[in-house]
Amino acid sequence: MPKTVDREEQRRQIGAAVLRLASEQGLDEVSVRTVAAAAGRSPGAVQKYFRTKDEMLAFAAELAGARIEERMAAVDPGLPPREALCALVLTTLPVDAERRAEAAAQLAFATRAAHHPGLGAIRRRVDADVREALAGWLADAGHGRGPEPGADCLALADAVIALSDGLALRLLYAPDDREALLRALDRALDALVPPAVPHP
Amino acid sequence: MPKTVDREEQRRQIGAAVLRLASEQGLDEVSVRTVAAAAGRSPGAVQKYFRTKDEMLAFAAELAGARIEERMAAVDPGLPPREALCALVLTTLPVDAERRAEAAAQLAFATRAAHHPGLGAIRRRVDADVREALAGWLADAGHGRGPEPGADCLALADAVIALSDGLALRLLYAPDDREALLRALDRALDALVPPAVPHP
DNA sequence: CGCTTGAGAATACGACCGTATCCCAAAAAG
DNA sequence: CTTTTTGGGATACGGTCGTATTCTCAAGCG
Repeated sequence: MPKTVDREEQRRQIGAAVLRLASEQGLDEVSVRTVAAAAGRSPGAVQKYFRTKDEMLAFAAELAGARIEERMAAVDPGLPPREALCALVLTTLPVDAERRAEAAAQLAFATRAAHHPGLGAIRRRVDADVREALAGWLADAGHGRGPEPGADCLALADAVIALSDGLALRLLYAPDDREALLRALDRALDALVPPAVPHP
Repeated sequence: MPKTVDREEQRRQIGAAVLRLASEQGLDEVSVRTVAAAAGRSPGAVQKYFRTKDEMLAFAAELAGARIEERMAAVDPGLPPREALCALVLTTLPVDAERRAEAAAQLAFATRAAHHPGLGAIRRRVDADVREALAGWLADAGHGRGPEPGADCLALADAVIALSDGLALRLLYAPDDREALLRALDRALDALVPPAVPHP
């Protein structure tokens, strides 16, 4: 038997290079050749791990989704709901260089997903997970109004996700509006998740 | 003198073809050749009106921005604030085929703007106009809390814009979530712009 | 009418794309 | 050591890209 390597680890390294490139220069600059260069490999080596470019992009999209879920799970569950929610959104917002890269990659894949069924399916699955986790978490914290608190928490979760995505989008092309947009986030969270829990 | 045509009208027609193509197939499928075909022209004819592809995209981005402002100005000013705001957001959301095209083009340009200074500048200018109009409108309607109602209205406007953009993004790759996302919009607007005005 | 000038089409060129194929080095099994 | 199998590099091919250049044709003015 010849030498063998950890194929999954190699795929992850190449996928990371895809995300790095997509975040720094946009998804348009992602080609098999540029990815290979970014990963310190030859174009042929990349082809050994991904038979087609689409397969490579799908893998990278899954990787990006996994990173989001990781970050969501990493927020301190001991924080008060309002602060925890704010921290949660902040971990996904491009407020510094590191998060900017992550958010830019997410946006690039989301945009392409609008015209690419495969990427769309991956995105929808990740979104469903995040949405459910967020809604359950809001329900536990006692938010959710009206006759159906469960349904209201789902609507609330969708609103928070949309708010976060919209803020991320604008931060990416208008980083100078950072302070104003963070104020807007605070203001919106105050309105959506009032500090005083209705039924303590 | 030889025959002459309305150059600006020609540019607008080609720009419209760019937006149509970007909305239906994504900005990646926009090339000088495909745009020419979509506009019923030869590639050479397109070159007469836009010396470079970047110039063409910038023009299309301006056109898309102008369409947004047109739609904003077209909402009935006689509606109650809450309903008017909802109608305003709904005109930008991809809830049907026509609006889907517009929203997809907007998203495509916004995404590219994250890595393209020229498109970013156009986007920021359009955003500033929309933001200011929305904030002034909220202030007139009596919303805006705290010691500085003007600043609060700006934050509110930013939040509504972000919410709208985030909903549009998700609607584009998850059209089946339409009902849930419209409920989330209603819920968020209820919280952000309470029906009962604090200081009548 | 003939000339000039702009509209528009056709073509050319170099670069990069995704993918398929072939070749070589190295390491485990015999 | 030889054989065999796999990782990885190199190369080739058809296609599309953006752009520059050149051509044809018709319309208006002297």
